[in-house]
Amino acid sequence: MGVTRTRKTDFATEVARTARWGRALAHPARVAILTLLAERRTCVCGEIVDDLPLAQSTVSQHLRVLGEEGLIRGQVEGTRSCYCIDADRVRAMMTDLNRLGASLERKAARGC
Amino acid sequence: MGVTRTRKTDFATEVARTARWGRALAHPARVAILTLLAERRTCVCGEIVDDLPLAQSTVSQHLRVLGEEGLIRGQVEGTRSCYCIDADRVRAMMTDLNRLGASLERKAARGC
DNA sequence: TCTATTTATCGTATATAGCCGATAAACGAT
DNA sequence: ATCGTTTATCGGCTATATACGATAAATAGA
Repeated sequence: MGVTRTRKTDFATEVARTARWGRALAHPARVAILTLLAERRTCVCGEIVDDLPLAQSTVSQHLRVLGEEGLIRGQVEGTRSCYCIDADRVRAMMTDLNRLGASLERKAARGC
Repeated sequence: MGVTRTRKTDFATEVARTARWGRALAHPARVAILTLLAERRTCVCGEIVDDLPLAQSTVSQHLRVLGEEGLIRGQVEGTRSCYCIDADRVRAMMTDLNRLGASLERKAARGC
């Protein structure tokens, strides 16, 4: 309990969870997608593709990664897919990231 | 100005910068290192190695990644390297991440 | 029905990340 | 000077991520 098993490493679940948020944000295309969705509130896949310098299939992959972390939700509307941000998950992410940040700032040493 | 050129993609600098913070946090070992440094305020490399289920060389690589983003600083003390968190950079990171988070939460749609 | 449109997925190629052992470099201690 | 300790780096291997074109699946519209 409290640990996740990877191939050969154990890390606390909270640490692993934070790292997953990091991974979700670790590519500029994904950050750009989130930002675009925030600007337009909702977006059809094609609009995202038009906005990014990447192939449609590549954008689709990034959308899938964001969806796997729950940061966005998509729903099909006829022949198109409409995506939006899941505010609850974003809040959960920010809670985790801020918890990390707060503990790092609070305990930071002044020089080594 | 305002853009970063990668091999074949352009992204706004702010987006790229946020993604770099994401990358820094994208591996549990790196989050664990930061957390450990926060707990102990300062840490010799060997102590970090002892705390993680990874080889010394691997830990050293993760330390380098964190150092490249400026989140930690190291200084040699005789034959050892003492690391600590750079609070200013952590604050800068949190500012960027919170800016993203705030804009995502504010503009999130209720359903697509 | 047939066609055009849209998007997800598949296959595949390449690049990056992660991991380790071995080694080098720097230093302290004897 | 020699030896032991500590850490960074190198070389090489494997796994994952990223990218694209092609294709499949679903639907709208003629």
